[in-house]
Amino acid sequence: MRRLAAELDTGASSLYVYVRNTAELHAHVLDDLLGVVRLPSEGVREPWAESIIRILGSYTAVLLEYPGLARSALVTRPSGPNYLALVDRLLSLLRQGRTPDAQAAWGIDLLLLYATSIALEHGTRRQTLGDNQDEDVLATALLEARVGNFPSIEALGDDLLSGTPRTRFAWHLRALLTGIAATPRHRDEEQHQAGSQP
Amino acid sequence: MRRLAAELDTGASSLYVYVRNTAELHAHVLDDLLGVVRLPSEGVREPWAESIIRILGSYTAVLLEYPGLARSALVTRPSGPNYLALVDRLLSLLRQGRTPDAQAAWGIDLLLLYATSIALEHGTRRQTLGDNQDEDVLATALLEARVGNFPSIEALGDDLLSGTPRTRFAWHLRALLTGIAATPRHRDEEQHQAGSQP
DNA sequence: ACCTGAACACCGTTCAAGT
DNA sequence: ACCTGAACACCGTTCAAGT
Repeated sequence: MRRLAAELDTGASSLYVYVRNTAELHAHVLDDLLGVVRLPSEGVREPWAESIIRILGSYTAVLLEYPGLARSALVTRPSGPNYLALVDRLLSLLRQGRTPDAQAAWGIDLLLLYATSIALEHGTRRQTLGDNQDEDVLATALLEARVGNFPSIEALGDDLLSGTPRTRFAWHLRALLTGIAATPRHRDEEQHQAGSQP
Repeated sequence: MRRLAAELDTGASSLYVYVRNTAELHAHVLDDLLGVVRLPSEGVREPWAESIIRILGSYTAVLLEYPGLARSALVTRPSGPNYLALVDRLLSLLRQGRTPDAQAAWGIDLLLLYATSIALEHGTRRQTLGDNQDEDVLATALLEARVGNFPSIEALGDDLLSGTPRTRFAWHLRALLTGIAATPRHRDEEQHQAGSQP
């Protein structure tokens, strides 16, 4: 707020005429930025799953530059036109892939939550750390775990640290899509509005 | 920092003798709290997938009460003994379910990222909002979207808002487990250390 | 070695006062 | 209606000074 106000050569308090709080400001900015997430590949003939991965990759790329927005998006789901267009496009791609509607509806949540979280994770990490020794901490912890009481960690070994963030991201999304498509809902999950208690 | 220091009847600066910064403090507190996440169901004979869901449910419940810790856990992966024990237990359950090692290794990431994010999302939502009108905002946005240019959202309708957080959580985890078990890695994903660029 | 107080450099939000 | 300044109530972190 204060930084934006300074940029606008005014006091922070003036902004509260246009916006109720920081969350609302973030929502507006984010929806604006999402205009860049180009939905189509209209002309391109690629498998629907590839389109989803491409779109979510681009969504993640936007949030990666503004971890603060990713944080807001995680807590308060955006609801601007560009966000809705994104959701709509993803839903249509899932349906195109013959994912049952009920699963597509809940699957969207999973996909966007994943993309947002990954952006928040890597974005703030980039923002704070010197980019390096963070991963090292976990790496050494895992190494030490190998001489410890953690047989499965020991057994998996380097698999746990393998891959680049990019390849991990792609595999994660493919796993999500597979799971969404293949996991039917139970009878007792069908009903009602979502409440507030998780 | 300041609050903890006050609780300890000292100045905030004194804490920096024991801890390098807030992140490090959070890591310690979290690992301590994770002692409560009872890993076993040792005696219980339940399917491995049920055990995983139960354990992650309990992990989420802990973080739900301290969204600040969830935030830290998302950005800086914990590496204390209790966290490692949790990871080890999850890995062993995945392997028990005959999930190939390479997939289990990357699947763990997905599972813990999901559990942490959901806790961060609902935890901070609970902490800030009056718990109610938040969901309403999205709900009305979706309603309005129905008379708009979002055919897939329109088609899905109430499916998008159906279910309780609990049933959604359970379905999400089952979808994750299905996806992890059923999604092989590509040949070009196998190699190397994880870098820092996503 | 450990602790302290004070200071630095920030936040978001409110509110009485101005135009 | 819109803007302003000042204030309130916070943060995390550093650092010279004490014991």
